[in-house]
Amino acid sequence: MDCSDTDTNSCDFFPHTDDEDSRGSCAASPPPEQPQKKRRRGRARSEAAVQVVKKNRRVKANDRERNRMHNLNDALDALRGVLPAFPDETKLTKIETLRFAHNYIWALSETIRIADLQAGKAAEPPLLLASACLGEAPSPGSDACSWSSSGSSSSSSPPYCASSPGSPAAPDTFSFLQQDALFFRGFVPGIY
DNA sequence: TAGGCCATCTGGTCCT
DNA sequence: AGGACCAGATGGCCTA
Repeated sequence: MDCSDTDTNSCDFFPHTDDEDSRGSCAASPPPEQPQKKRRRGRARSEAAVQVVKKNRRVKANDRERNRMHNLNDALDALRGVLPAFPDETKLTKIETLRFAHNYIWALSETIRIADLQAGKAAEPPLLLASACLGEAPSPGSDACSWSSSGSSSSSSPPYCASSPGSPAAPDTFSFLQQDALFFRGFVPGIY
């Protein structure tokens, strides 16, 4: 719409070269009708040139903005790659990715915190992420853990212990992390 | 078909 | 002046 009438070449497809300069130089050629009397650098030409410069700037800015958003999406993809994967699920949306990451980080930090607490005491069964999450809300002021219908199920054995690939180091924890991913994605309460 | 998600464009603002 | 960042607008695609 916006690019249909005036802007003909700044729409969807970009050859993606740095030829904005060439485009600019090309467009910077003097406007067609110029009384070739004397050297009257009148307003007409300068205004046309200004228009060309403005258009070039816009095209460049659009290109930068596109790149910026691509970088942002790349970072988001990298984040998706770090989060527990869902083999059969579709790609997380942007907002899901951010919320999931938020909850996931919280859960991991809780795991560490509780592990540290337990380190000083007798060794307990391996700490599971769900128990950490069931312990308290994922973030201050957030009711993200309200999904735990039975919030006090401290036994915290995973509802189903799939034979996940798991890591050789800590299979229990790892598989549970993956299952927790389902939880965390499921409730997605919103960060703020 | 409505609604959600996304990519892109665009103008404004802030910073270097 | 120019680039980065941001938010609003718009249109396309997909799914329930």
